[in-house]
Amino acid sequence: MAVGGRSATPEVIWARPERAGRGPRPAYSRADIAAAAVRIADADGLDAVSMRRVAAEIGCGTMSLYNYVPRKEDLYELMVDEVGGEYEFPEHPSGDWRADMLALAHQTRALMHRHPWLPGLMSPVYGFGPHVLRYLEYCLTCLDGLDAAQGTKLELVATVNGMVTTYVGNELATAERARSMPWSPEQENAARAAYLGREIATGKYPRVAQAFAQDSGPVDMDAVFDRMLGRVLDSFT
Amino acid sequence: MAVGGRSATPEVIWARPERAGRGPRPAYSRADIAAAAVRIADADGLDAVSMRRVAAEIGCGTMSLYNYVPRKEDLYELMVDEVGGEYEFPEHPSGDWRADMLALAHQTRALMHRHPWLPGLMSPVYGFGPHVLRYLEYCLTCLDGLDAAQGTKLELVATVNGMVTTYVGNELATAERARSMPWSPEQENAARAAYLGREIATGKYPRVAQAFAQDSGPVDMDAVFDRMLGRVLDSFT
DNA sequence: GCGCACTACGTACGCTGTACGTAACTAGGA
DNA sequence: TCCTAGTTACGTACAGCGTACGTAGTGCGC
Repeated sequence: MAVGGRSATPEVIWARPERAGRGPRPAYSRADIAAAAVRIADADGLDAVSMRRVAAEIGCGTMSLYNYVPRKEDLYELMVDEVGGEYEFPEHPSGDWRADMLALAHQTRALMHRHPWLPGLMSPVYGFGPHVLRYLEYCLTCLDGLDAAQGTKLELVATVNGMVTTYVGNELATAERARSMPWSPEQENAARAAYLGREIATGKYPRVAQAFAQDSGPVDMDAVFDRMLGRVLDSFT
Repeated sequence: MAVGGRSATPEVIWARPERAGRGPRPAYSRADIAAAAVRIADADGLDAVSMRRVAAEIGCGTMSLYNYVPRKEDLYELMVDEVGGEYEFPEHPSGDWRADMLALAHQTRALMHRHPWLPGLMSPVYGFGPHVLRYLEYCLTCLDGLDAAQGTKLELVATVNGMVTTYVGNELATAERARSMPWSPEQENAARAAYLGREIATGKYPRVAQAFAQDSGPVDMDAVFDRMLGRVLDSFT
């Protein structure tokens, strides 16, 4: 009858027991595998995370990995949850939910700067691993002080996380994009700016021209981040 | 020496002339190629969009496509801009920027429902093709009535688009995810809900439990969309 | 202690993006 | 007008991917 119990019904990886009843003791833990994948992605980008490469990193045959991770997508879920373990929560929320959520968003941004592939996995993956659940529980604890329906609180968390993901994703896009390209992010940006300048000079887009003309000088990304986030949070007050 | 002028310096696809001075007249237009890729993605998902498949769709050899599209990523830029041409702008903005931006967001959402792969391309692609520039120009025209700095207007557009992308991306995630899976989105959702229920029952996440318990009954996605969007827009008033 | 579910892993298939070489073609400069 | 350089077209080939499948070997539950 062949192979292990790879089911044809949808499975959530977190629902699988790490250790099955029968058979030899698994040689690696889920955390080992996740950590290996994260290490590879941090070092060489998300594209470098292949089943073969991860298997080699933890030191087993390629197909053995499928005993732990039935599909590649599940590996992504493991990775997201793994770095979710890097959040540091204070013993108790401060009581000021706005400040607490802002601090959490700063942690998220820092996390994404440490793991630049993370924004790219936030959309396709929407798993609820243990770390993610822990994070969500803490968020809701912070929001105990907010007088709103449960649904609204979830909306708040989702909105803030969406905004942070989008923002940091854009922040990192050029750099991540250029990772496997033969040119630097600066060259890339220069080429795009040159094209945009030429296009704007045609006069077909006067307002775009005006908007980008005024936009000279370096932007303080931290300030912009706080301002946008502040607006979003205020909208829930 | 060989091959055509594939440069090692970064190039923006839009900066390439469709017709080069020398050589035979190109057999296909950029729009032909973009339309073919969009057709494939609509029919069989984004993963089905391969250089081979697109080439076959327009009826040329695989490698001929590289004369038009130097990298696969550029194909994605073409696709995004192509569907950007589906926006329908009124002759003049109404004068109520809030209403206009809301209407635009509704168009974006409809666009993404028509082309479910679009949210997945919004983060990696940040090109400024002709249709996108046209869209941006119209956005800024709507915001003529808003008393704010140019930078703030760009922030508004970016924030709204980010929110819409995130929201619709989540809306479509399950369906798109299940496209190449052997089970239905309903089965997938059921499996995830079952796992989540089991996890919540452990009592380790009381607030998550409470939030999801209260969340019974079907959600009106349109209403949630409008409410979240309204909040974001209000935050710029 | 038997049997079966599990782990481990090699091989193989069909697919991907794309480097490169070659042949046909055409517009610009002489 | 002809020449030639740059372009289009396209087949071949390579390295890599996810993963189906078959085959051993291992150790828990009955």
